[in-house]
Amino acid sequence: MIEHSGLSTPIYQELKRMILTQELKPGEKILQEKIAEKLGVSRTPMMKALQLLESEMLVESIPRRGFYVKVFNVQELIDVYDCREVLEGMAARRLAERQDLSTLSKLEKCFSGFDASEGIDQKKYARADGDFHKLLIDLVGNQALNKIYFISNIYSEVVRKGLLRTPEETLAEHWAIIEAIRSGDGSAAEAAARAHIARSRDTLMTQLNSSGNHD
Amino acid sequence: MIEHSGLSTPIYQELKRMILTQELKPGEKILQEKIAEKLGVSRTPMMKALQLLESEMLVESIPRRGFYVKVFNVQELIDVYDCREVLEGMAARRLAERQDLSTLSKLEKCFSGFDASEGIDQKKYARADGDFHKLLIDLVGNQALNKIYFISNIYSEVVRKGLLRTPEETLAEHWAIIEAIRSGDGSAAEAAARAHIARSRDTLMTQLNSSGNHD
DNA sequence: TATTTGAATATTGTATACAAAATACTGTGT
DNA sequence: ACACAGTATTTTGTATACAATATTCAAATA
Repeated sequence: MIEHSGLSTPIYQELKRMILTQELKPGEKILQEKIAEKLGVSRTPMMKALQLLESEMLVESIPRRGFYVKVFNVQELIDVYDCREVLEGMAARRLAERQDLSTLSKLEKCFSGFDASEGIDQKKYARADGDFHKLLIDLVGNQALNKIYFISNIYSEVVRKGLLRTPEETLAEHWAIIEAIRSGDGSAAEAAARAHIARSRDTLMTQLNSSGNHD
Repeated sequence: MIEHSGLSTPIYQELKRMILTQELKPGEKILQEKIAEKLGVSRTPMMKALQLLESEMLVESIPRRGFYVKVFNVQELIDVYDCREVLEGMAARRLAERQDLSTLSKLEKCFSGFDASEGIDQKKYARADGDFHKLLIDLVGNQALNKIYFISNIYSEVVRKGLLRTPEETLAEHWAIIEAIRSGDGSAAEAAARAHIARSRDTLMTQLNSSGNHD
């Protein structure tokens, strides 16, 4: 039995974890009673959590039929990258215009432990990568931007499918974004952030086209 | 008593209407029992509707205290415009790349009834304006983009406060966006869309700064 | 054997019940 | 009159109950 100020929050977190780790598989129907029983709660807070997950595009609901773990196809992954490209571009621009030192130090800290000339631990780097992009958004302090950044949940899908570029390839791009922000040139910062995500998107497109993996 | 395949959908629509028309005023607490009784439903589907509205930033919930109609301050309005600028820019780019004739005709239809040399009906134009921007997003067919476009709900807030530019000022900009899309030049289309929204945002900033209206 | 029909079962959506927490009220003391 | 404590009322969050719909399974038919 989960204890908390509100039950739906921990239920939400647990369900999200189960989805991202594929304990609940894409396309799988979420049997409310079964999960609720496993977590020791009733369906009421469970539904609340499921609805929140639906608003974050991690599950889909079909009226009178139930909730299903969202399945992402190639086009949907690419569409999310299209949105991220311009949103993170805007974020980088705003941060560059601001010239805040603590912002810079926080962004730097994400990658200070990595050196392209040595080996880079994939798992650790993937986490740093995720943190960096999330931080870029958070630091702007734009509530609407934060709210809609849930679209990056799908990132884990990309990670799982091994569709990422290598750390050696992206580390320099990450530092280029940070340097552009430091320079105070908003347009340069936006361009750097956009170029980085556009390249990832293009990699995604070619990889999936060549492998013929269309779901 | 509302009848429908699911009760929460019409409840959601009715609540949204009440919020956008200020039948429920900004900052006002939403007394669940009272509204539920008025609509002839129980709190269960009502909560579902409220949660959906929360995910769309039209209401805010404070745990153990309830739901409140969201109050937008200047900075939040501007922040939404920041997001819209880049998102609609991206949308315009994609549409330009596509060169689809039916897309063009749909966009044109929004403003075909207006002539800057004659008088333009404010209400009618405001509706056409909203339709146009929504259409720009819809036509791209990007699910994530559609999902996050709820941020434009606060547009009505701007309308209510009379912070808009005149039709005479924006009609030409709207046609410029359409023409850029027709030309097939993605960068030009993106630039036109961004310039349009950036100008509206700047108008918003100066108006609110000068009037000293900071909430 | 494949298909259809219908009953049995399971699942959803809504209503109601109830405990815990927040709010409003009332009377007391200063 | 004002502040405060303690009680009553209201409101939320969760659990349970139940009707309506969807799904499953098995027997009957072609």
